[in-house]
Amino acid sequence: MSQEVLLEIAVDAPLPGTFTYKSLDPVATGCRVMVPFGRMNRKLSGIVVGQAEEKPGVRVKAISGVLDSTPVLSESMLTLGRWLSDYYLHPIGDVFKTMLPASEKVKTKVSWDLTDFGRGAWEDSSSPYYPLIRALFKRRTPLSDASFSKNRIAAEESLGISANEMVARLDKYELAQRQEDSGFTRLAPKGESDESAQASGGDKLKLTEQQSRVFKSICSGIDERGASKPYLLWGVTGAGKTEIYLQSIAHMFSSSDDGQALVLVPEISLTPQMTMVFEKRFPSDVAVVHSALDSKERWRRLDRIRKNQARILVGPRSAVFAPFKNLELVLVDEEHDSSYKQTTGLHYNGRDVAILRAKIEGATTVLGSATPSVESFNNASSGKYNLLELLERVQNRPLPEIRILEQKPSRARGQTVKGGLESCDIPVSEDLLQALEDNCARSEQSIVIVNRRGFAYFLYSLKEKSSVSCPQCSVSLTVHKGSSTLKCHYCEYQKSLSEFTSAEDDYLIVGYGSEQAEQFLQRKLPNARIVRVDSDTVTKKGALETILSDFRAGKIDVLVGTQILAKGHDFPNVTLICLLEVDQMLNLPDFRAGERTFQLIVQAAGRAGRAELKGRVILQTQKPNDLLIQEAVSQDYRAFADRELGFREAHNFPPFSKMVHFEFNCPHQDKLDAYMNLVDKAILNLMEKQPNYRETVTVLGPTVPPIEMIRGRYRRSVILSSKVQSDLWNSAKYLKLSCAKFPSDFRVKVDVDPQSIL
DNA sequence: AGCACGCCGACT
DNA sequence: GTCGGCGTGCTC
Repeated sequence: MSQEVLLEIAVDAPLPGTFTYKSLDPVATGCRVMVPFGRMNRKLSGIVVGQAEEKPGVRVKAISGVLDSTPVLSESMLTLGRWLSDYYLHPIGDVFKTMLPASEKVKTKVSWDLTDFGRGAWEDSSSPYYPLIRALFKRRTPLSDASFSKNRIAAEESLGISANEMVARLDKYELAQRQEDSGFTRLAPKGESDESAQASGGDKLKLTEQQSRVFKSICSGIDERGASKPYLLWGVTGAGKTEIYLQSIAHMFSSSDDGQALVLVPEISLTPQMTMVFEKRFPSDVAVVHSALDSKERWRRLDRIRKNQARILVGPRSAVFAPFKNLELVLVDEEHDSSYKQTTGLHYNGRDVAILRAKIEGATTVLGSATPSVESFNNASSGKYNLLELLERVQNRPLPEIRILEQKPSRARGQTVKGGLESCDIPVSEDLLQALEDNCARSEQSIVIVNRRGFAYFLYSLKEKSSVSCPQCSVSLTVHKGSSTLKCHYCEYQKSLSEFTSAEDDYLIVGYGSEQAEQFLQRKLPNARIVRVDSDTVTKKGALETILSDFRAGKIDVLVGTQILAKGHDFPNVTLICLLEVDQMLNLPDFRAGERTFQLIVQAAGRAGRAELKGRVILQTQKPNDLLIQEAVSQDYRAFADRELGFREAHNFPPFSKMVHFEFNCPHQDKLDAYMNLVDKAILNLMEKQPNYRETVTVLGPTVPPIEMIRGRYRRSVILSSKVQSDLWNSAKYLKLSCAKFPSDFRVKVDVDPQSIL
């Protein structure tokens, strides 16, 4: 008689489904366990997701250990994980790994240790194994897996056998053993918080009439304890969305003793300036997580949330998986932002997961944006969300006026490398320069946004009649003057610029980026204090903060930079925004290109005139008559959204269909194409088996993406879309499964609800 | 993903 | 004859 229990366990392996194990003692659902897995019984960690049924015909193994006395994942997080695995077509074990913070992931440390016999051979120079042992083990102590591998590769030549063979011999002659140490440590809970509790409570602002209406709606939702639909708070820039967030949290606190709030923000706008707003209003109630934290500090802050020592968590998309004790309110700021989408591993969208988690936990959701994603706007129009509008700016500040300057395509032959990089001219109109100069003269500040980093887009060889491109990626190399290099923006490859300046052939300098814009503007406006902000100048931690605070303090007249500058910042003294090179964004072959461009223009414009001063925006474009440009100029979101939704509907793009994007890649083009033939066959098979899918599921591809090769891997793309979700998911599962046994040099990435299909 | 099993070419 | 290549198939 045994009181064995059967457990359903999501094992940390990229496999669909769960596995059944037995245990002598019951283990709580949501705890991590170690299990023997595979023929070799290698130790893997897993999550207990529930009780299992008897499984006839399979030899059920016993778990080898329990890692937690209390669950690391709550019942609702397990529900969420199962749903995510299903929805994003992703292995369940990997989903749970993504949901847990790094500190709670089990890292199995592999080490190699000599046996007694091996140690004997180590000391006995007459032993036949002596050279092998000595080459691999410098000392008689255990070796980490990494140094063991290194030593093996180093010894390949002198020993004349392969690294794998060495392992085989160590094993065969029982010289050394592989050891696994599932070194897992649960960090000790810390005592009191040392977060400085600044008493100076930020003052509650008086709401405008419009804000009050919106606020009351959200309050009624909160009072229904999550029974209400999500709210879409569409508020123009400067309409006071943040104050609504703050008072909504306050309202929830006043009606619930232990309710907690999650505030999701795009990583880029997660600045001290921004988090301070929450910390001031709710001293000592706020925890903030961001990517720069080490795992220990992150764990500490999340532990405050777990214990409800902090009632508000502010963080980027991964914060949606935080261990809340009682989540009652979820706020997603700038819900349209594409950084909510994770682009590796589990391709989840933080905004969508937030909505689902809120639903599971019975919390109220508010999505906020000045330029909502067309999906969300459509959901609001169709009644799936409650639409709340804030269309007046606080204190009746007018929206900035946007002026278009037409940029004529230049026919002039550009400059060449031999001419030097100092005197390059970029196509910026005199009016724009004048406006910048005037603004400086008035001691007001300006921002110039160029949608590309680097100095020049590429170098063009007049002799070869081609641009200088990356050997690993099918893109041209970008010129970076500061580092005197040509860089690939898709891999780490770089090349010295001097190779080209001293070469016999001459090269044309084509296109410009933020670096050249900065140089050009500085030359034209010698007295202005100009600073550049892009990922090349703010690599160091805190560098962006320093520049932004100098700017706020008036030590800088003009900031020149990339999209980093378009998001969220609030600079009271900025009255002029210049947008250059928006056309290239508009021209991207992606169905979201229009939406992105509209969002960029309107968001950037929103940086102008945040205080008493009136803001102006200058937009340089080659397409002044383009409808989207016109809508952006009049900041007519509704007109844009209506037209964009019409376009999406006509082409059956999201939100009128669901989309799953497959990327296939392989280092060899011919092999890849051979595999793609099999993919093609798999699709045909599917359509034969399920003839009705021919009607309901659209298959686009296989096609060659605009960038055919990245990091030495050739790429192909297949897009499945459908209005019938179940048919689409079945098709996608089938296609994924068909590729499962292809060789490992052929990889498949599955992206459900892709943010970009390039 | 790992990892073993298994069936074909160049070495002692 | 055997070592070792990587195709194939399974993991409770």
